[in-house]
Amino acid sequence: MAMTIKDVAKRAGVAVGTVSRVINGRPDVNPKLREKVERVIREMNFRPNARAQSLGRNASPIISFILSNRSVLHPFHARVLQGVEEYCAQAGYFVVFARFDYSRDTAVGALRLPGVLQSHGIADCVIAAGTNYGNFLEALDRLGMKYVSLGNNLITAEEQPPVNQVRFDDYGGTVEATRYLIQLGHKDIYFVGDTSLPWCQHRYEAFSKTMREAGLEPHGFTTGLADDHFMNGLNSVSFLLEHNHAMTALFAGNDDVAYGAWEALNRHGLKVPGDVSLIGFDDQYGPRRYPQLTSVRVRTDEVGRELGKMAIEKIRTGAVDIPEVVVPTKLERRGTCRPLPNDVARRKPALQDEIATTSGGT
Amino acid sequence: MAMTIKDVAKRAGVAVGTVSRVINGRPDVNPKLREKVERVIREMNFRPNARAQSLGRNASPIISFILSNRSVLHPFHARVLQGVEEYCAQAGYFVVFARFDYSRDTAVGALRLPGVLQSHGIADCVIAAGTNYGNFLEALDRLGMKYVSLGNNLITAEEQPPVNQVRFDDYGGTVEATRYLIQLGHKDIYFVGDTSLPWCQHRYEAFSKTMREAGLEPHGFTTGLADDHFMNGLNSVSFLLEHNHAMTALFAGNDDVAYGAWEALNRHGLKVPGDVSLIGFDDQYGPRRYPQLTSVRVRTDEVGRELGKMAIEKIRTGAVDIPEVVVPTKLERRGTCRPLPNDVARRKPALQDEIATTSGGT
DNA sequence: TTTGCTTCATGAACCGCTTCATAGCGACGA
DNA sequence: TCGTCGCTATGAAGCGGTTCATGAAGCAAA
Repeated sequence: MAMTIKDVAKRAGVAVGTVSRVINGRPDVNPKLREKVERVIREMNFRPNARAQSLGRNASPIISFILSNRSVLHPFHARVLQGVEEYCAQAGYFVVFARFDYSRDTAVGALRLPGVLQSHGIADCVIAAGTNYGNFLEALDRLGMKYVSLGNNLITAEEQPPVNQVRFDDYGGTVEATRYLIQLGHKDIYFVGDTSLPWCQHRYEAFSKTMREAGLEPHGFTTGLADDHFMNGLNSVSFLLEHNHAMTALFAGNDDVAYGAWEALNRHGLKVPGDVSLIGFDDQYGPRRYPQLTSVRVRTDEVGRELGKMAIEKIRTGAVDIPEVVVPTKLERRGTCRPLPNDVARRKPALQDEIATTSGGT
Repeated sequence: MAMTIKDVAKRAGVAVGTVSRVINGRPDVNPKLREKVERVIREMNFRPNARAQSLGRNASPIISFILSNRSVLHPFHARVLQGVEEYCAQAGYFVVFARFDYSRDTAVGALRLPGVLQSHGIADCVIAAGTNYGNFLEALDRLGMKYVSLGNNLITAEEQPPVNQVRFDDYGGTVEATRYLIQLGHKDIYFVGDTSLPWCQHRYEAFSKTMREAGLEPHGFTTGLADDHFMNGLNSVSFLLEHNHAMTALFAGNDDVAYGAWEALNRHGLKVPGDVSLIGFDDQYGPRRYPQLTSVRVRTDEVGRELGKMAIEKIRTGAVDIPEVVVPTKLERRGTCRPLPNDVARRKPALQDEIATTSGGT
């Protein structure tokens, strides 16, 4: 019932093969004939059937974006997805979105993969975002499925071969932010966030290293609840304050942890940046959320575009030795840090007093 | 090179048709034979080629989620998308995500549709989310493409046929929130938000109607900049305060407008809810963002699931007369509203004084 | 004129699965 | 015993493209 390439061929008085070659822009078609066929295609408003093309070419125009181990599509990954889609659309590829929850401990054979991967031939490459582990990637290998991964939350064993990946510069961003605090004169800087999470741990490591290089003692602290960063920040900082930890600056694992920390400071009567300087990570909310937060900006959309680009390269060339892409980060200063006055030492007891009078529950 | 249904047939000693019928769970296969074929499939770890299935069946397992006229995938639509994916995955469908920007004034034939729609046969149904206009839907009609739409931001002319849609109960939620404020004793209630946006206008209309029914005068106000709701709220409320408008409650078009309004109130030294009660819409941030906001909760994921369900129904049955689905909303009370004390009248001059002393720039 | 070479259109084979007309087979009733 | 019928397996004909071996046509050189 629908129009096919045969109808076009008949109408144009040529063979189907010729129409096909015209559609695909092959060089070996006489220019005059090409023009004629193109006119007929336009006249008939013919659009080739993508399913048939896909089968004939034995290639799919689809790339699968898999968000692993994330119960919700947070703004961070939403923007990555958007970047992926932007690049892919421009290159003639389409992006199917799927979530996938799994445990790192599940045997490779026992993983119940998402439908896009169970059926064979839907997508030609997977972009693994969210948090991923070696077992999933090995499952993809076994399926013969190509993949690239968002590197920041990728945990693989040492002995596994390197994974083609795009990541943003966690390390550099953390170093920049930490140095900034040190430069402002801060010495008692606490890192807050659930360091059992790989990305958070990376950040803490970079923080520690930078602190040590400056001859300072790094502190890291977290109180449970990895899945709710705001509460993690709130509880962690409350706990610290209630135990008379003196701090002049906080570096939070991400922006939600930072806002939670801020709330804890508020509740204890401490001002940002008057009493405590505060830095977040991701710059998830940008300059539009009030109160604004000094944070390490990640070009999330750029990460997405690079992932799309790498996936397509992988599909087209089958390359296995694609070098890792690292998207730079940048500290955005938005007024939650201030230089430390010289009378810090005097503040400590005052701080303790305040804590004593305002301590709340755990 | 890859394994095909023929290999399975040979190995199991049956015809390809039989294998196909086993795979598709057709009834007319002898149970013993079925089991045998199934065993062979398992042994060979055979997975049918989805591209070939799709061509053979002349049907695609793909649904296209199109986010129209939204430069970013905001949390609201991210959750809708997630709901769509959840339902579709469970029903054996996949979701391709694409953005699409267009003007409502572009002629139907001149719309440059996204790639997923330009090539024919990728997806069997479109879910139109974001803000959509009649011209796009007509373009879809002309392509013979099935579609369902998120109804809340859908603007079509009266004469166009009804569109199969899912929407959340804007109207009911607004009425509930407005009545709540009225019941608390508020009379000077302002609606803030860019009412040139259709959804915002709907909310304002429902607000107005409810106010009038209670014998109260509805006020609505906005100051430019539809694309940044926070700033819209901030500027609008600043402007109102600087012009000595007395208000005891604010109803914001959405949560970002509400937080912007809150910031304006802060800057003018007014407390929420002490001086002004505040209600948002969407409950986009839920209970986790501080300060918490009383807001009308929209079950975004449910909206997504219903969209997925309707799309699949449309694909399977080809139905055209699917009744509209309305997802209920609910007012979440989070402490930004308080009953109005009886001395309101006395507050007005005080309010004006405060404004006089704290007025900032435009 | 013949030969050799390039250019370019042809159409059949094929991609891997679904579907359907056909037929084999056994049981049952007449 | 034969005819009928229901159950079930067969395999060829699609689905709508891509691709490639083939050969026709045109042209330059011998």
